[in-house]
Amino acid sequence: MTPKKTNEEEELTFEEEIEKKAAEEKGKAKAAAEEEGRRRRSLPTLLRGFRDILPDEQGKWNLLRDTIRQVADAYSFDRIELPILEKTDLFTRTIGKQSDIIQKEMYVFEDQAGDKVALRPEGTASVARAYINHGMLNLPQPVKLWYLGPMFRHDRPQAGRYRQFYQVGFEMIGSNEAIVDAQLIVLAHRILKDIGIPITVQINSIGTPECRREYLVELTNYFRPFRKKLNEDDKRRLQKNPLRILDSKDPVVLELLTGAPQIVDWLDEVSKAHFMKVLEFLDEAEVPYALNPYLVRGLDYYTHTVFELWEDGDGGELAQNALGGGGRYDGLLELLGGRPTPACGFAMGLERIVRSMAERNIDPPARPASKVFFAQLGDAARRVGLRLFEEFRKAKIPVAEATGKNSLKAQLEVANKLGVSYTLILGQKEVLDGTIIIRDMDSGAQEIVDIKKVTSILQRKLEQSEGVNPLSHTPVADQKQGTGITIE
RNA sequence: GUGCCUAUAGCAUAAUGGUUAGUGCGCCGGGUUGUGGUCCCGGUAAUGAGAGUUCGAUUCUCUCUAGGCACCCCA
Repeated sequence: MTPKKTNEEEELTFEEEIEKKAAEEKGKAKAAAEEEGRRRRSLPTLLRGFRDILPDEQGKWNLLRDTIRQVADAYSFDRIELPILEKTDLFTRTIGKQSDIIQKEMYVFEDQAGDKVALRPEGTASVARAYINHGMLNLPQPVKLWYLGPMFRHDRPQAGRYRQFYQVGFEMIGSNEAIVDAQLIVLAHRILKDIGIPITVQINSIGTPECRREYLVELTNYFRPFRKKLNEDDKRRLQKNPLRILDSKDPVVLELLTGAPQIVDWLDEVSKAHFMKVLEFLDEAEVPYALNPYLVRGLDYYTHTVFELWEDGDGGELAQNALGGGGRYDGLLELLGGRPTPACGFAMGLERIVRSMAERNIDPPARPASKVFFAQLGDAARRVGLRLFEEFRKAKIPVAEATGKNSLKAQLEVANKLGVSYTLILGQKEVLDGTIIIRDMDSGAQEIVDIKKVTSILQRKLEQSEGVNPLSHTPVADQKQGTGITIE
């Protein structure tokens, strides 16, 4: 019985060998696919709306930050560094409970002590808080501050919109003069102009809370008869925040708006005079602006002047074309419990500016690459190399190397890619002789020199080839770009 | 948060309801045991995830995820 069965089995196995093998292969393939799926699922991923700013982009960021700092210095603004985490309360009190920022975009949580905290969605509230906390009302007014750092809003990501994004902001606290509003706008325009982005300032005045209240009644009354024609969004706006209906994109509303009351007609005399002065200053400073009666801002604390910085379009308009915005916020300090203190400020989104720089091919001048590469063979050479590097650093000769590569061939390949003029070669033999090889990378000619004299010889060679002192003070680590001057 | 579009190696791309998913760039190595560029050879690495339809799915369907666009809103 057993033999027979064995025969059958053998027979079967034989007949179905190929099929069986195929099935096995398939099983293996499936298992491998599942394994791959597991591996992929376990890979770390970025949080939605968060991003890495890679070395390739750093040149633009550095150029932008350097420009910002230069303009800030020129207008004698002082830098302030503010915490990323604040009490939730700070923002809910200032930005406005109705705003989307508070309603759905703010990252809020309780910390270990049970304090309700929030990742800052903007910077102005923190600046105002700092002004109060540190008694800055005792400083000469207006206090001029600027900040730069990441902000957080849980919005749906889009091009030029991220959940963590960088803002630079300028605030002038303690003066209600129109020149303050104007100077901030001039400054914003200056930064973007220096970068190379043409803009037009969209500007409007929303007056004091009092005249705004009257205007809102009027505006609501105007739209009431047309209520049925409005879409859901606009109905909601009319109820919750009527001012917002002014920047509706619905054609029906746009049509209706032409006949709607405009806020400028409801401004009191003081507000009107203030606004006129701001515009006169802008004329004087030759900042291109456009009166925009429909411009309103999302944050509750604004009064009087409001403005946005719109990139001049070349037809290919993008939704996120506002590079920044701001305005006067005379009530904010008092709202936080400070003395009544007039103030004005604006913020710009760095990602949007960098994006525009990319579209316009705006880049920092390429950093002169290292002119010298140092190839080391073996540990003895590496030991000597450590000392030599110190010498080069003191002589301000930027020297590149390929840490971690062993063969001379591989090191020369890197030297070639970096485009250096000279490669220093230090091997066992040279270490013993107290010499080093200098290879001219263009001609391929090599000379053996006393290692003690290599620094001075190199210096002479580099000066000859450049005429001027070509040596930047930049570190060798990043060969690609960057200005070396870096803030933030 | 709502609607629409998209998803192939690190990047750029090709192709397909059916054997091993092709190419270029990059990266690594060899041709050259201590000598770069050009060239030649080799290697590396991908159908975003899950489920369904099917004998068979990277391709068709659904869900999820991510990105883009428009809206909401905003920088």
